[in-house]
Amino acid sequence: MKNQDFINKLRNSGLRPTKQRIKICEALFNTEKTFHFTVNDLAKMMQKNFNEKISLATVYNTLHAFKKKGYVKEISLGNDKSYFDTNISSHHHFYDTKTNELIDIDSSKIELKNIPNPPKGKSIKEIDVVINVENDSQ
Amino acid sequence: MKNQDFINKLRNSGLRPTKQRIKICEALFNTEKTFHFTVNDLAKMMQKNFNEKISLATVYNTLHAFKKKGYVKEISLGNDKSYFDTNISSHHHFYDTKTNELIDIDSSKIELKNIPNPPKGKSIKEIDVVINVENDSQ
DNA sequence: CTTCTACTTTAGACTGATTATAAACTGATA
DNA sequence: TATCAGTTTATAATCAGTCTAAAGTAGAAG
Repeated sequence: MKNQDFINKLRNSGLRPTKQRIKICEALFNTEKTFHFTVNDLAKMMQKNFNEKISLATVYNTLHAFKKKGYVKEISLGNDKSYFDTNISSHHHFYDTKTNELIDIDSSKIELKNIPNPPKGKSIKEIDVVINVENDSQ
Repeated sequence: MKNQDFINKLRNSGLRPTKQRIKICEALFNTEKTFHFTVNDLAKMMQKNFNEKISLATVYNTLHAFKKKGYVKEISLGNDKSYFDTNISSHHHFYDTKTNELIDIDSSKIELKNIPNPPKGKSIKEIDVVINVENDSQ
């Protein structure tokens, strides 16, 4: 994908294609594989690999905007900070509770049967399966 | 359960039965139903319902000790604060992302099939299923 | 090409949950 | 009853995330 594609993508979704947003698009979507990251990871990556100092507030703003547009997903873990994922397909995770390592599991790999009805008046938005793992004790 | 039972329970697991820990046991385990709470919830509950002002730091210490002993569970949600659960049986949750309401789902209700093998060298510790729900739009 | 305006970015202040600290306290044991 | 390691406590410190108000910028209009 080229810069112009990102510019169009941003414009089409009502986000002004600013220098910062375009650079973040490059960092997130010009990769072969999808990946997980924290806000801090991304801010540091922008500075180191893209030579672009972007304010933390802007990184937060941009990620939340991208999340709302469905360009990234946010992952909930038993951790103080939140993780983002450029893999936006429906999928689950292995999570190493000791190292905080995250590994995708394709949603087709796990079959969920007998999902109970949601409480009255509520409807299901998404189902997250987190398989907590740990290194075998040596 | 009486106080003496809690004292024994604590002593048997290597925790000194202090006044604060015994009171917290009463609050958590002398109930008909299991329930969910935050650290703040518990601190306030201790003061109001048990007339016992317990320092926040102690509430944190005690809950972490109880968690390590398996007397409570901690629940991971996409939320800044963490939730505890006196239901220590293996189970899952409905989670209302708007109201932060949590509802238990017995683990027998959901069938998980084809759980993939964990990454090499790691083993599965626990599987958490969170069904995110939202109020139907009116 | 300039002007204008609404949308963005930014540094830094702020918040709220959690953890660390260091002094005072207390249960268990001799 | 004296001792001491384990606990509690108030408070300071930390850290992710949000807010704010000022400065910057994209895009439309002239």
